[in-house]
Amino acid sequence: MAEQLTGKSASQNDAQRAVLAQKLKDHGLRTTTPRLMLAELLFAGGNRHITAEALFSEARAASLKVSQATIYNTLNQFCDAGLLREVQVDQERSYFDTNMSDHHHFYVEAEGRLIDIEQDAVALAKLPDAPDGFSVSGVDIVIRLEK
Amino acid sequence: MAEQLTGKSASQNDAQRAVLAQKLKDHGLRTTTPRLMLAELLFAGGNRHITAEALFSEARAASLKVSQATIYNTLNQFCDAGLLREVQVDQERSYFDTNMSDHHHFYVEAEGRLIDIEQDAVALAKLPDAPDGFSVSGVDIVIRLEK
DNA sequence: CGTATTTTTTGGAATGATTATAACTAGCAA
DNA sequence: TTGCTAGTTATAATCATTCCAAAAAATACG
Repeated sequence: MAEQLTGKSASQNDAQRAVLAQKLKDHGLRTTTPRLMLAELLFAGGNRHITAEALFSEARAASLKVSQATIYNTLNQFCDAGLLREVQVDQERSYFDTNMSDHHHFYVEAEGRLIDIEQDAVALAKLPDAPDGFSVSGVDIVIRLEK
Repeated sequence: MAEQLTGKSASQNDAQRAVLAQKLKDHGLRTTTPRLMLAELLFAGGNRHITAEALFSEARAASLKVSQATIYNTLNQFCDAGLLREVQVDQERSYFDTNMSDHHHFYVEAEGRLIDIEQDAVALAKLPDAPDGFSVSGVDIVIRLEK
């Protein structure tokens, strides 16, 4: 059934899973079935932005039986491990971004949709210095969009 | 007692309240005691960033008896009326900013503290165009700080 | 001025995302 | 395999925020 969903052969899936399993290991995470399947949903098809709820739906749609708790645990673990980052755009729910490169976002509030802005599409000619005693841990730019 | 807290005379308070009452009216809000008192806490001492919980504490500390529901209602009404803006920096809780000018923020996550960055301290040399069919409704820059 | 009408405020219940808990299960090293 | 540790699960708990229905305060009207 996984093949039917992704249009991939069994061996392609195996190869992909081996890659993902290695990715998990490289980031200090044991390879478990839920983690591997969720990694597949998250990382197999290019960069994406997803909420816990949406990932849970996808998992169920793919007949993967994981609890909500596992969805949350896994997303948090992946974040801690540096496989995901959380994007702060909406008070309601968290968005997780599989694109770990330095970049920014458009946010279509009406649709709850995030769109990547690659780093080189933005040029910051001037930024203030961090106040004394602090250092910059990140710069987030969100451009809000409406119709 | 309000005089003792603020170091202002009764007449100064009256004058200030009249200004705030007018401000509420100008933004289409009726002048009620809770709104006026909260406006005083919010707007009487320069720009500030505050959470609903913190405002509730301040209100109680100033022996103003308002319910939490009123705190939330008022903050939302003030936002809708253009007296406040909500700043998106933390999934946990909402921050409200009394500074309505175009500006950005430092965020000290460890302390839950926001610091204004005035507009002219940042220069965006290049910004991407909004995708087709959309227009930009806001640009938020958050610089995260750590020790 | 009172009285009717509309807004506000309120306490408490409800909601919804997320986290904690405690029992059960799966990875993995020996 | 065995035993130990880490991971998963269902469920309960938490916490910020919103909803609700009733009481109180503002404003409009006669």
